[in-house]
Amino acid sequence: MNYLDELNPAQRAAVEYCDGPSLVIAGAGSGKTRVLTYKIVHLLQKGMAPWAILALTFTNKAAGEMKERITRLVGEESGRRLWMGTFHSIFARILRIECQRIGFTSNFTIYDSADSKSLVKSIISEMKLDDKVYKASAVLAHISAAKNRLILPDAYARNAEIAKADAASKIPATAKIYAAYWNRCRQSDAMDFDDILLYTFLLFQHYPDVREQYEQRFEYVLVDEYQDTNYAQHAIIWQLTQHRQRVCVVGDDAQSIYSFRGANIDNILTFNKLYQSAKLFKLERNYRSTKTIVEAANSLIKKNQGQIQKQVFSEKEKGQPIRVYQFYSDLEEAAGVTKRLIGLHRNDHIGWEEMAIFYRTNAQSRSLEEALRKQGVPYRIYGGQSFYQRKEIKDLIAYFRLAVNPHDEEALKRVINYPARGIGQTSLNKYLEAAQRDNVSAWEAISHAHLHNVTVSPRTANKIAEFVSLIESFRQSIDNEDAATLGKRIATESGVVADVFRGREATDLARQENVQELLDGLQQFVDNQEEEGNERRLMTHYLQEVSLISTTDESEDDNENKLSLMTVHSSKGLEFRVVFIVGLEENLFPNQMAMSSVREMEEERRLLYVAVTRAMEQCYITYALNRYKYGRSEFCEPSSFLRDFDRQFLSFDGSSQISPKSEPRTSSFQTTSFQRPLFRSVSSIDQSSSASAQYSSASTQNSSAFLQHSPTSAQPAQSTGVSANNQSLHVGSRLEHTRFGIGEVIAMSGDGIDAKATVRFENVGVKQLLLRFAKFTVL
DNA sequence: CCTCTTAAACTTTTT
DNA sequence: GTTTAAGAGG
Repeated sequence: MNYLDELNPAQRAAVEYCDGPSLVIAGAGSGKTRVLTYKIVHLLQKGMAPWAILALTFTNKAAGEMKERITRLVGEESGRRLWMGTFHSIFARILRIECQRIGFTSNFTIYDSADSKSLVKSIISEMKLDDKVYKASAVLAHISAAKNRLILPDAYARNAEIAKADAASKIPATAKIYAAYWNRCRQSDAMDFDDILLYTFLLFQHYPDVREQYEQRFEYVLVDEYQDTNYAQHAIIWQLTQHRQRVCVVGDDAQSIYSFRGANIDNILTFNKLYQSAKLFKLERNYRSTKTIVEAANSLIKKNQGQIQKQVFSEKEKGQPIRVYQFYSDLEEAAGVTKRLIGLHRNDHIGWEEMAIFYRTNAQSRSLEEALRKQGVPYRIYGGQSFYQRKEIKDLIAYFRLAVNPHDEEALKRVINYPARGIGQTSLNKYLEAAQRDNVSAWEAISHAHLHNVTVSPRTANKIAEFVSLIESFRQSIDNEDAATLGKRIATESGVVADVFRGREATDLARQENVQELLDGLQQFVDNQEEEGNERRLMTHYLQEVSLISTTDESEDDNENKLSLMTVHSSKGLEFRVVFIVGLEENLFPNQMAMSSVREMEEERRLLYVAVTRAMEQCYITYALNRYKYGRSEFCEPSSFLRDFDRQFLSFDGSSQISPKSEPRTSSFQTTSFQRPLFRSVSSIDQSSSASAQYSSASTQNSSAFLQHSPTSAQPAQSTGVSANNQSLHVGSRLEHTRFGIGEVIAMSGDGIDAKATVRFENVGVKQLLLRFAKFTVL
């Protein structure tokens, strides 16, 4: 086979070593996926059976793409028999097979984060705890962290250290909530995301025969993105590979960005402690990006401590520096980025699909979307609110879930009174309490109310009975009707369709489309399964697929020729010719939540490293001086991360208006004074122009506060770059600042990137200007 | 028990 | 600016 010739020596060595454990440290863009793909092909070529190979990836999409590449090389037959997917999807599959051992049915529900949160919330309220103190999200975070560390409720309650931590967080009852949550999930025949890993571990732990069976089956185990695995995942891998030790983990410690989800960077850093004969392979040649991008990213990540030593390098051309642009506001940032993108598309003929905008938080997409829509730029958002998280979709899915698993309490609570059928909170609570008392599921309590001493009015009892028989009528078909047939029936007979199709307003129409799309999706699922000769066409199979699908996995058929928008997290593993990273501001990126600890700050820095290394040719970084937060404009400082880059790789030559020539319609604004026209250019249509005016006056009042870091203006087209300003400036120089007017330099301090000038302005008094950002001309 | 209006809280990142 | 919780009135 000639596939080995397509690899460089390091890649080839990693592919060919299959006898023992190995750790592949794969720098950004170093052909990691290629190594994994070829390694699997190599194993198959050497005669290993496809079903003996387990490959765990981070997203379903990554698994799908890799599977496709392998299938192309080895053929359909072997390709489809590989065990390849995310930890969650692979182990959920195993758990459905082995379910009776751990007290679940094969139809168990997978609770998503909203379900988990809602259940915790009800437990908190049932326990009569103050929900101002016991925030569901905080409690859930503690529970989740425990599960990721394989700590069960009993151990949790007995652990003094945890008790101390919970007391410190003012939520000492978390142990009790965890225990209740655990029981309720079991009662509901439901697992949350963490449970899938935890129960897999417990299954293998308590049933050595089961563990041995799978250990025997999986002759070789590969794990992608190992830097983002948590302790539970690490432990499961160990359970499956400890004897044969034929395991290959691939990752990059510099790209570990999921610690908030329990990912433990130590897994990769200490891999060779656990697998003592592990061979280490380093892939250091970056094939993706220009020298400048790679070296700039290196200079950034060097500021972190404790990483595996490696020198990522590129043999490509030097390329352009990373351009840093400052804007007056987030609205202007969006308009400026859009304008630059249009320029790149029109003048440099870069396809929309070759460019992307990354942001730290999902909330930032709004202003970008508005600007892009206004200019008619086609775009697509990765992640964000998933189709499956929309209300009407969740409602319908809840009916589906209930039909498959009536003990699913969260689904029951969601639809028992939707559409309204006269079953209120008070009645529902009576049933739920009875269920608690008798230690049965909510469904048991409502379907056999007489056995559980529930007293409600005959009228309510009647309504409940009707609901129960409705669900039971659905349940009669779950084993014979396919998912699409049953789905359509549920949609109409439940009354959801009648309710959704009542309205005629725009939002109603959108909901109707969504429902239609879901039903079409069901039909598509069934058709697909049929075509592939797959027998799994029932509702339960549909739900199994859907419950672990993530927004980044969604289909790509319709995103041809579209600009991509996504959070930095979801950009992992992707690449684009041109990348814009927006919102590089202190408290946003790095995020405020991370500022308190060095560990988290390092993770934020890795996050920026990931973002920068997605770019093949050009990388832009932007920030704004004012940004809307909670509907209010707030002042922002440029991110301290800008100072972490080696200065030689950045260019601060951008004024706020990027690419003035590319957009003739707004070019008239270039020559006029900056404030009013710019506001008009970004906010003439929406209601924010008054808000803009507001914060512009506020900014003058508070200017000294934020000017220390970033004296600025939105004045475009200053031909002299910052460095030029820097050199020609000395004590006594007179200058004209774009916003403060004329002034005289009375002192200079700092040099290089930190160079500052103290200037006495004629009208606004003495200001410190950080020359890196200041926009002015020397007179 | 339902629905409409108003108040408050809220945003990190996601399998 | 958006979504959810709470309260009033039918």
